[in-house]
Amino acid sequence: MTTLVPVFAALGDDTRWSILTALGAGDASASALADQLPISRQAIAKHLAVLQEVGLVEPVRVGREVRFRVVGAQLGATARQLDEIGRQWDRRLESIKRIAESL
Amino acid sequence: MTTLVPVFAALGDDTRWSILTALGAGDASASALADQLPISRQAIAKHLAVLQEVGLVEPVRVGREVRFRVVGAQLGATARQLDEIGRQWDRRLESIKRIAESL
DNA sequence: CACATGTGCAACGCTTGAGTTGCACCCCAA
DNA sequence: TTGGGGTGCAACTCAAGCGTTGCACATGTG
Repeated sequence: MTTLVPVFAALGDDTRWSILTALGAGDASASALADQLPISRQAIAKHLAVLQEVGLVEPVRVGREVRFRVVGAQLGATARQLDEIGRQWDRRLESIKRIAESL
Repeated sequence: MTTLVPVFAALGDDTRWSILTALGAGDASASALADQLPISRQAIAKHLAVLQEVGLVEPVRVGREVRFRVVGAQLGATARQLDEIGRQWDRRLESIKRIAESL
């Protein structure tokens, strides 16, 4: 498993979400994304590197360009881990409640 | 619903996770947390403000101190939203597959 | 009341990250 | 083979975030 915190850090940026949603319309290269977004190609390339680092995005070579696709499974996996953590906290609250009720 | 991105930004920091896990042992004030963690009380107070801002933590006045408790439900809600987004991407891939197969 | 503990506010230094520009390289297509 | 679009690397600016220190204020407790 990829460590969780860097994934959240990657998801905690509006520009990266705009990149992810743009990629939702289909795989695209950094240059293609630069045409749709109001920032430079290099800025996008850096964001793609961050997203790739945490497994949210995957490079696909097509001819001389590098297109990127969203890895939906990684989103799901992260969601499950986060949900599990939430459940642990709920269980902890349950324990506290049981203790309180037994007084 | 609180907007999603700031929640991820809040969760994308190791120090804040150490605060959250410390709070897992029970509600605590910024001063109490400062005894367990290697950073100053004010730094912790800022982190708690960030966490409270996105609803991950809740203040509880106890006498003259302000203790904080983790809102597990917010973690669960965020997880569900993230999972839903992941499913949308999967569905999109499904659509692409169906198109490809119909050629 | 007086003291001490907990909190809040403000200013500062430092690091990190986002975004930019410029340039070099690679590789497909005409 | 040559030109142009795509990519990668490097250096720079600028803003934001983390953490610190110092001080003022409040509020229980002795």
